[in-house]
Amino acid sequence: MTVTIKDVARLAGVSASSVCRALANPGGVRPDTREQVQRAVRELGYVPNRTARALSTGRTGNLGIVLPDLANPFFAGVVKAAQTRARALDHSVFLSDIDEDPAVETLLIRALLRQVDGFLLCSPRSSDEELRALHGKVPIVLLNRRLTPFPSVTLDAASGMTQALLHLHVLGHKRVAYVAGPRTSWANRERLRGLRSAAESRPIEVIEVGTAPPTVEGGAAMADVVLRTGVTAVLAFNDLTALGLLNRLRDRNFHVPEEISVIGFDGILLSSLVSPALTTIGVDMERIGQAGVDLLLETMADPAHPPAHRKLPTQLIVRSSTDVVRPH
Amino acid sequence: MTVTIKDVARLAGVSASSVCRALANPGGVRPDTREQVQRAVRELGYVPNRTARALSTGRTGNLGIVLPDLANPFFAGVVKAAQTRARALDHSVFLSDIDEDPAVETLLIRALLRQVDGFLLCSPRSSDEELRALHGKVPIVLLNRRLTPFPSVTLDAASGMTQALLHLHVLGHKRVAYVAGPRTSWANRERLRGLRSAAESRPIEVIEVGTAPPTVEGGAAMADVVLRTGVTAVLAFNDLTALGLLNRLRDRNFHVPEEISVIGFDGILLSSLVSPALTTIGVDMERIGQAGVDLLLETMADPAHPPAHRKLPTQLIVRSSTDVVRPH
DNA sequence: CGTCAGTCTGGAACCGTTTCCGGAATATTG
DNA sequence: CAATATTCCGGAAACGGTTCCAGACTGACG
Repeated sequence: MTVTIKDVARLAGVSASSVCRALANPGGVRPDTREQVQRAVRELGYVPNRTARALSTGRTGNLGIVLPDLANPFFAGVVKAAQTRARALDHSVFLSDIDEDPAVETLLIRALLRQVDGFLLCSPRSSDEELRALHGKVPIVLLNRRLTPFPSVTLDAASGMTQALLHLHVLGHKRVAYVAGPRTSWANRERLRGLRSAAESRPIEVIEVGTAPPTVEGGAAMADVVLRTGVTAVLAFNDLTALGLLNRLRDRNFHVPEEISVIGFDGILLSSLVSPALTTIGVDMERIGQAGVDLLLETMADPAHPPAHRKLPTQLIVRSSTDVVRPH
Repeated sequence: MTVTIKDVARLAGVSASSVCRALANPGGVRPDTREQVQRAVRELGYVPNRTARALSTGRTGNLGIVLPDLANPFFAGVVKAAQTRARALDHSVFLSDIDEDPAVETLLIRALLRQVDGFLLCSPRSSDEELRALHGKVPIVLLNRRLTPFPSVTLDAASGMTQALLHLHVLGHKRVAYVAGPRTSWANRERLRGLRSAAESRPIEVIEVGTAPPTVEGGAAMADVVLRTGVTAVLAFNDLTALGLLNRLRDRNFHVPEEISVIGFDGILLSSLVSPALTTIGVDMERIGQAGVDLLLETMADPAHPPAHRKLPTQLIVRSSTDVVRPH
């Protein structure tokens, strides 16, 4: 039924170990046996069984990617890039969508533990302790979260927020709201922190508004709260939230950007398609996914190596959802 | 380092085979040994090595999902649902994004062949022959493609197209364009067929317009071609394409829906957020992913069983991108 | 109490590959 | 040509489970 290394060995007239060597390091066998083996491999269409190899070597050639919500185009983009990169480096990818539920996160990880060589955790929602408990068991790279002793890929939220606030400042805004993301999100805290510190040196007041699931619905639900604060501009945790705001504001007959400016975060494709097109703090999802995989593979190659960190730039993309403050 | 079945066996004072039995079918061992084993398992935190199990049983507990483009929210939605369903049924998921490249599709499949118990192929781009060559090697369920002898989950495109055309008919449209998707897409052919057959019984002419990558850019690129045809309405292969059209038409100062009506396909969230909100033929992505996994698991359980087919309904969602024809 | 059926258990083989080890064959050197 | 160094190969063990098989034990029954 399925062709194994022994079939190849028999056909090539050599032993299984020679077949193995011929394939693993072709220099380790005589040219003629290598030729024999290769011919047999071709003839039988032999493909090594990676499961068996994994058992024997302890390396699976698989990566695990865990993320909060694949329906968020940001994560979809990151995963796509990561998967592509992983394949280029001859690795396959296990995908786990935890649906924003911190509880299943560590469970999922433990379930996949022995089936992967390492994990890429995208915006993990677990507590510091839970994550740390995993350290040493398996190589892990954190995306969108910084936590000793893990390597990580993060975004320069402070820079993005500074750019955004400068933009708003120039437009004359004095009071801005921040619609927060999940409490368990490190990126959320980081963005708020960046925003606050950017506001310190300017005559701008930042008002934090509740916490919303980082989705369109979540953003929509916060629109009324934002309006009640009387701010002239609002920054959202991410684009999805901003889009929800945009929509609900329109329903309320509030005009963006004339009456209120809106700024998102991520720069998903979608944000350029709505109208008014969303001003947002853009990031390079492709680079994030790619950097994550690269870092992970480095960590796997040398787990003892001190954890590396990559902080990727953010870039304010000014579109049509922000404008000067007008008296009314 | 890592705790194996032998460690459990030693601690429990039984043999490895008993541990195995105690875990696999608890009824097969005496209550007190079962208790011993369970205690040892808990104490050591033993988790069976699925790789080893796979080698021994031939079943991996993994599913492979292959799709053309994760950046398309339709596929992201389907994968999310499929992954969730798979986990509920105690299976993990390998993800492969082929980036719309038919060539890598079968390669990827073959690479994962022995690491999964079955494949869910979403809108596969390979030829009938290539796919058929895989039959018998591994259980496969096709999504968005019907091809003997595979089980499949498809959409009732004909119904959706009929609903759409009826809608346009009522609005007075006589000439409509169809912006095609990839040539290799079965769904594309099916949608066009459905559209044509729906048009037959009505005084409506359907003009097929080139083929575009099923993306926003692809749709945008086709806008001018559509305009040159002088149609009053255009149906796009999918929402992304429709969104691209919408955008480019706006750039050209063409008003939707006053001057031209636009209809999409899929009903991705995004389509409701743009303005004008897109009229589209909606599908239940969650159900698609779930049905796909269910079908696949049934097929895996009994490969000899005649292939099952699920044709899921489509539902026209009328929003603001369609309106009556106006003379000008 | 002996026999038998039935239950439970441990040992061993096996899944497909890798890797270590020792020996055979070949090449190198004096 | 003998002695030694080197290359190449096959056998066997190992990875961590599962499953078959045969034997030990239990209880029931005559």
